Amino acid sequence: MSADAKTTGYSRSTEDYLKAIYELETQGSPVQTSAIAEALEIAPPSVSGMVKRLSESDLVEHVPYRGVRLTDSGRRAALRMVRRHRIVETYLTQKLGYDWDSVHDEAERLEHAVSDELIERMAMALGNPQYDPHGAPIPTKDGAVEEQDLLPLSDVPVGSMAELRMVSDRDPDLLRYIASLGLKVGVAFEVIGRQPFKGPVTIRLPGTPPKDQAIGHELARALQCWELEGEVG
Amino acid sequence: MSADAKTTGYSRSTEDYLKAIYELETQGSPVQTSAIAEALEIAPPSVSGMVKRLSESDLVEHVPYRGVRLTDSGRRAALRMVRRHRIVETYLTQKLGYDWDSVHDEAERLEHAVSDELIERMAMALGNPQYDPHGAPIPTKDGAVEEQDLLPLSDVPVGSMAELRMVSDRDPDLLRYIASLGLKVGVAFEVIGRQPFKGPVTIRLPGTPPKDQAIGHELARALQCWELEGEVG
DNA sequence: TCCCAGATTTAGGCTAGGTTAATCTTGGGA
DNA sequence: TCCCAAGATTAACCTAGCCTAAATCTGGGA
Repeated sequence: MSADAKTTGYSRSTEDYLKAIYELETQGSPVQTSAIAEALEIAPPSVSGMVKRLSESDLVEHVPYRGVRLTDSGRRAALRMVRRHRIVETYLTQKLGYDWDSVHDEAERLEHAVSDELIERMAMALGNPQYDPHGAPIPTKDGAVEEQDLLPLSDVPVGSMAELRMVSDRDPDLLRYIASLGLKVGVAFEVIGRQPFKGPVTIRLPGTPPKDQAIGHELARALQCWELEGEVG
Repeated sequence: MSADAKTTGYSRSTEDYLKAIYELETQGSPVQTSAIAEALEIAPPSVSGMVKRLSESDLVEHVPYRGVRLTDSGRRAALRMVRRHRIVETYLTQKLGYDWDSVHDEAERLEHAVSDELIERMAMALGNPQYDPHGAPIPTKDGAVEEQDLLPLSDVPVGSMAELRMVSDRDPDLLRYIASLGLKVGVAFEVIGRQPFKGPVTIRLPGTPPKDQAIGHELARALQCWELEGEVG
């Protein structure tokens, strides 16, 4: 016997690996050992060891020296964690007054401790939301996630209107900064310029008067947007 | 480095031991190894091992072959866990529609995962309650617990009025059964009889018409009551 | 007082999950 | 084609917590 109180049947560590691999797969599959190591802040050999255990449990497929891919059951388990994380974040912001920049760490711990029942009760109390406070889609109970067709602000063509749809929840400072600009999920703006050589993007935020704001390239890459129909003169 | 995400600085297992020892101390101190082993469903030698670690961390004082006592810092940590547990139970019943018989296990996991901040937000949202759903007093943030002067129903004199004040949260079946009798914390009743040789206690519950109910000795010992002033003819 | 039953501790082992140091693989550039 | 740097794996080791079996302490009754 071992480890943690189980709410999914997997150890806390296993849950962390699966979620990390799931998230890394959206940026390319198979997922490399080093990518997992970096995401979880763990030494690469530790990842090799865990990957072996995960693949013995049929949660991932491992091709030595190449990387891992989630199996169906691995993906199911990962999506369960993602759902938990996003519902907890939404609950904390909507019902307990947390700011969007401070929910991540709390959710990171709670996602391992809550039961399915509690998650469904939270979801119910929230009216079964589709997106978390950072705009990320919440997987359904049976593991369906909406595919979003988003463009980083850094790639939105100059002259078009766009709406901020999603930001990573990982960096509180970044989130606080974005909020301080008046940017949050759902806000529309016009892209009025972009400097070459990874220069800043300039956007025009609505208001009276409208406010122009320069946004560094790094940050612009983190802001996932919808390009809106109908350009602006 | 090791183990669990920390919200108190102690491992999950350490938190469990401290809380168990705290609760056992209310029934007599020092607390024996075997009592801890039974409470945590762990083999006695494992407890010996952990007790050594706890006393090296100055959380308990251990007298070999005699038992352990919490130190001040051990008691502080234990009370923090008790506060967490009871606030979580209260929150789940009041805000998420849980029944009093189903909150224990959920709280048992969550108490290790919530931050102090979340607990204080929950307490705030509840209006800083003094008692949990089973009538147990909630320690304050700085570790003060109300001393309650209660009598098990099995010891309440025949002929007096009493009010149910507290029931252990551990046995869901017991809690469901009590509720099915119309008994919950705060309900007053008259003790109208008690059979010798660990026989049942009979109580008269208010209502129209009043309902008499026989309660087995074991159960009666688990129901902590206030004896009310003013006897009944 | 002595002895034994029951409680406790020690000894020895196991697993999960982490570490560092050393050894392989792999693929891209000369 | 060859070689080497980067990335992955293996080897060896550590700790927390658990286990069972064996040894040891303690206290109550004859």
